[in-house]
Amino acid sequence: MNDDPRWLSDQEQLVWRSYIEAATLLEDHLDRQLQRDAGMPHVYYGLLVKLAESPRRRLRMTELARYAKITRSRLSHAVARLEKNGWVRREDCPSDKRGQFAILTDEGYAVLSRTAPGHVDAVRQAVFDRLTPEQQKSLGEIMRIVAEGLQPSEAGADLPWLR
Amino acid sequence: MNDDPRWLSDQEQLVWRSYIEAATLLEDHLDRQLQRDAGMPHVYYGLLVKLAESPRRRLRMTELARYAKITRSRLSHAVARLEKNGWVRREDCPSDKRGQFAILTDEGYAVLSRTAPGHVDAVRQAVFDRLTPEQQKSLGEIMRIVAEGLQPSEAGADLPWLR
DNA sequence: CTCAGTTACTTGAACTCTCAATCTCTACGG
DNA sequence: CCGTAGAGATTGAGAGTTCAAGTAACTGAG
Repeated sequence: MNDDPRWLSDQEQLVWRSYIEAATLLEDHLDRQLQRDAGMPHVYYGLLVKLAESPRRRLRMTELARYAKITRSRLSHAVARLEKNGWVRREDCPSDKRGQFAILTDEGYAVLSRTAPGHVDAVRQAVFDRLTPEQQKSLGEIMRIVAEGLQPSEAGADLPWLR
Repeated sequence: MNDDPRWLSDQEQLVWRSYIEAATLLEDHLDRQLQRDAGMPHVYYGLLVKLAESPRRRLRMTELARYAKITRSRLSHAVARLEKNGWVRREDCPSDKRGQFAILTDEGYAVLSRTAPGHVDAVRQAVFDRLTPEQQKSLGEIMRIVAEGLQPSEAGADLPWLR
């Protein structure tokens, strides 16, 4: 609808460049760290964490996908892999025969406790140890805003017809 | 060396969670946007941009990899694909027979000019339009710090034996 | 000059992710 | 009840990424 593209200002370009670079390097760094120390990529680790935090260490597939911000398809493949490792198992949902629970096994929990300290350290060294408390706070606010704007379907998506 | 893991505080956990969520959603969003409108993932688009900005629209493979913060291997595969699309071509480096230039073709440049406005819009809508000028500035500073900390080998990496 | 070490880049296989089906089951208006 | 729209989850194929290994060419100490 808008003919004339609003380019990024020089300022904005620098910000965007820094973001892309940091995000790329960081994800890469954590992927390697976890692949080396825990035998799985960062996303998979995140799945185990979500399960560990959940009541009875279990979550419906769709819910887990929503929390982790990934597609159900991706989750299916991921859980299949984690199941092969013995870190997660599936169980049918009694109340909905279509449903499946992903459940963190004891072995999965063990991997997590064994590798969590190292991972936290990596995150600290890469991010928190380098930022002032104000910057940390600011980062949280900023990323929360961005995340909210990209949420697939807002809960109270009011008046969508107004944009 | 440190026995006692320094966990993230509740504050820090929230920040980290927001970061992961936003970064995941954002990369996903831009990947889809570019796959749909330009027929390539976000990283590949970034490669074309780097080339477009370079003198004579060309860059040595290693340099391109360094700018884009990806491995040479990944770049090799990526350029192979972009070559198939006719958006990039390779040329031998005369002064170093091991070397290769990746060169943006006219067709590649055309794709870029055709799709850049839409991409900029997507970035604006997802990020810049939602942040105050102070937040934008802050984001830039924060990400620059993080990126610098993860750079494979610092130029003046002084006294690495002291950590 | 020479050859051991390094740099530039590529390759193939294993793994992960995406996208478009597909399948089963639930919900519900008629 | 029946029929069907939609939800929950999986699958397979194709695309992308990683890791380890490989080739070829440069570099420099001796």
